Amino acid sequence: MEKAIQRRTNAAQEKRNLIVSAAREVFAEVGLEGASLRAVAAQAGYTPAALYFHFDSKEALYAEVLMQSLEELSDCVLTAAKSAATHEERLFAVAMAFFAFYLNNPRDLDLGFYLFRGGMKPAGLGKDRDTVLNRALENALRPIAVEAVALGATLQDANMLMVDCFAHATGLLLLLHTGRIRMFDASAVEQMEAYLRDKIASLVGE
Amino acid sequence: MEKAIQRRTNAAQEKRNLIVSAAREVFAEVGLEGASLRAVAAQAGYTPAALYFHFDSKEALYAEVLMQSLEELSDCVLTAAKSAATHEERLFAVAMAFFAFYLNNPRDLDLGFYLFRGGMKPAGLGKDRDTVLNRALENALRPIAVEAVALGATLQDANMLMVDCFAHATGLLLLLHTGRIRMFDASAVEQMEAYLRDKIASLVGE
Amino acid sequence: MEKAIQRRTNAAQEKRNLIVSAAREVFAEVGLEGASLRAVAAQAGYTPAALYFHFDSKEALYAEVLMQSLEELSDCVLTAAKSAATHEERLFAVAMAFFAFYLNNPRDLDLGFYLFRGGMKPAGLGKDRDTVLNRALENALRPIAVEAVALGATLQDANMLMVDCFAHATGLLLLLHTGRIRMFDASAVEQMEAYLRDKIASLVGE
Amino acid sequence: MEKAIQRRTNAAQEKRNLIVSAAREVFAEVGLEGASLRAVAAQAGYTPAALYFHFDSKEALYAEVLMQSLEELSDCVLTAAKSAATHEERLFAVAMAFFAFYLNNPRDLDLGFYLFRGGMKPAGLGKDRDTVLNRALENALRPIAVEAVALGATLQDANMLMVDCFAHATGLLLLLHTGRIRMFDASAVEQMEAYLRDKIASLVGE
DNA sequence: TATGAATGAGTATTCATTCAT
DNA sequence: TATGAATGAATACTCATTCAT
Repeated sequence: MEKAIQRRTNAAQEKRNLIVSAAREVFAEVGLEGASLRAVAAQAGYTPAALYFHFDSKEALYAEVLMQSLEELSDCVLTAAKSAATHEERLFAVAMAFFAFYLNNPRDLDLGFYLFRGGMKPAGLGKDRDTVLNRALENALRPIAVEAVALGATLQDANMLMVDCFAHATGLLLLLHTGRIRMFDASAVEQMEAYLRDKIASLVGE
Repeated sequence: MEKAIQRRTNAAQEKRNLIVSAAREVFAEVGLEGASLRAVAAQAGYTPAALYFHFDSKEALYAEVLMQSLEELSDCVLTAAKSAATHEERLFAVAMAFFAFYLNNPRDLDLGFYLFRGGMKPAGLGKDRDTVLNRALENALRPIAVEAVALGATLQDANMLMVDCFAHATGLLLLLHTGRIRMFDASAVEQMEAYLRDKIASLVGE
Repeated sequence: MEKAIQRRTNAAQEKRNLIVSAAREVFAEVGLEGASLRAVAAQAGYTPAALYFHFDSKEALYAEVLMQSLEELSDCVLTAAKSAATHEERLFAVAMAFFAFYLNNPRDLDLGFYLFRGGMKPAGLGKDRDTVLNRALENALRPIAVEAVALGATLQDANMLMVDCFAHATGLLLLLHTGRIRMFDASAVEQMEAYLRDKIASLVGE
Repeated sequence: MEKAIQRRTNAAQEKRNLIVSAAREVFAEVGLEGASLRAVAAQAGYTPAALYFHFDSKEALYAEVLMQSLEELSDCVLTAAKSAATHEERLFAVAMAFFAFYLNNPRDLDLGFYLFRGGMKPAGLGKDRDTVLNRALENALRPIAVEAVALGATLQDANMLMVDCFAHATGLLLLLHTGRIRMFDASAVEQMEAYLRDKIASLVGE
């Protein structure tokens, strides 16, 4: 009996995932603003109406897409943390993993900003979902602060470092995606790495 | 004859400006995505159709808005440059002026990213306009590099610094506007100032 | 065997009733036009699809709701008939009971008109059901004619009186529900009572 | 100059009328609830979007339809008033004109009740329009009261008579349109006439 | 008997744009 | 230079209904 329910639930979840994947593909192709429910439905092989069985609204679907994206991001970051030996290396690896994720998945960055901002109809996404998304984002970023503390930073400084990394990475990616960074003949990756090395150096301090 | 043309051109330019101003107001109120040609036209006291006499398309109008915004930004930066005595102070002032401009005009940042990215229908804005906008942006940022060079940086390092400042400011502003920065209990302005002081110190450095 | 069938039938009937009740509640809350099968199903604790096991279509369900409503109406009228001593009083009581029922259950009146009219998809409700509903309505109204005959009216006059009462009550209720009656500063109940007293007086009269 | 404006205004008004006529036709064919903007637009030879140039919303269009209907009704009633010599005849003629109008234009009655009730999205139609419609309806009904007063009724009685006539006519028409009146083998027109003769007799009365 | 999933047709409305005047 | 009128495509979303399970 339980098994039957479980099976059904799994099937439902699979279909949700299928739709979410379709949405990501559509986002990647036409961008967030250009993406319509119709397009997502078509990509998923569904009728627009069918999506409403799985998601309450367009925004709910988008939120789910973001949620999965954040989870993937978190995985990337955690994996990176494991692959490094020293705290210094770990801090570097972790921040670069964050950076690399959005380097490889540019539309996910758009999505995050779209959803985290006023793009949503009902004042954000409803508090519950907003809270959940916030937490997911925090999960992905916290390792940076953790490593900073391990390297001797105060909690406050660690927090500031985390924000700085977030901001810097985000800024570089934005420049990159909008084609602005070429303008200045600079490489985003190198620039990010240089930024991090600097930060770490001044943290560990000579 | 020339005068007549001149007069006509001036009148035309005034009307363009009027429309551009209306557009900025509308953007400030409802944001970029929420803004429609109709709304802009209404704000300017025109019929939607009338705008097409002054601008080829919605995107062309938006580009003009961005152009004016970049010119204003440039003015702010140049003014800041004049108000400081030493190169160190000037570098700081100039970068903070850039930051402050977008802090006070959040929608202008949106507009920039919208236009510099894929938001445009016909593959960007056409090369001409894109080039013009690029140059305007460069104008606003170059003072940063200029001061860095004056402080002894190589051309390449100065360029990187400029990009870094751009990226960092942009990143912080994005975090701020999307409400993410509160999440980490940090102040965008202080964070930007700290970032700059660090950079300048290591430039002038030991 | 018969018992088994009987039991099954009873259970089925109970469920039908449950759904019908749910439908009446929904109608009372959001009105006829605003009511959807989904809403009714939800109110009844069912899936929309489940209703199709109990009713052939939305219209069939509505017809059943109307049927129950008419039966209730009939009960009210008959009860009123019993509570009065003379034929005069009885005629008055019976007609006012009809009026009062729809005064207290406005949506039931809507439903009646909706179903009795072109609201139905397949040309009414099918003859059978239409006949059944007609008979139920007749049952509720006949006491008026019966009392009129008892007071000396010809069959034809009694019939006309019945129709008149029906029409007048209906008209007043419509005015009341649409808010038109306030416009004329009149009370629906008093107006109905006055109408009836007049009619009865002229029937018993000179 | 004024003439030009006038001409333009007239042209616009003609188109509005064309659309309103189309709407009435559609209503007559498929009823109020079944009528969609698309259908009205198609009937008028327009694109749905085009209607929005002439009317703010579907409801606004419907309100206009009702307005025109009420004006026509008013004309009918006033014409009838002129065609009769005595006050008695006039009262009769006026009330029957009201009745006859809706006898011949059944859908107009539907429309009235739809719009005067909660069928409208934004809480009625907005107070302004509601007031205007109310006044139009009053205009059409007032002659009944006027004649009653001329026949010696108090203001209050005249008002009640007016409401009674309205209600009775409305009730009979509803019965007629829903097919209920045949059920009782009665003629709506005769019934209305008889009702009026009674009322007038008791007004002039012994 | 009931459900979850899906459909297809339908809804009002908005948008950037065009064109005759 | 500007308008009024019109278009066609797009939007998210709802509905009654069906069907395999």
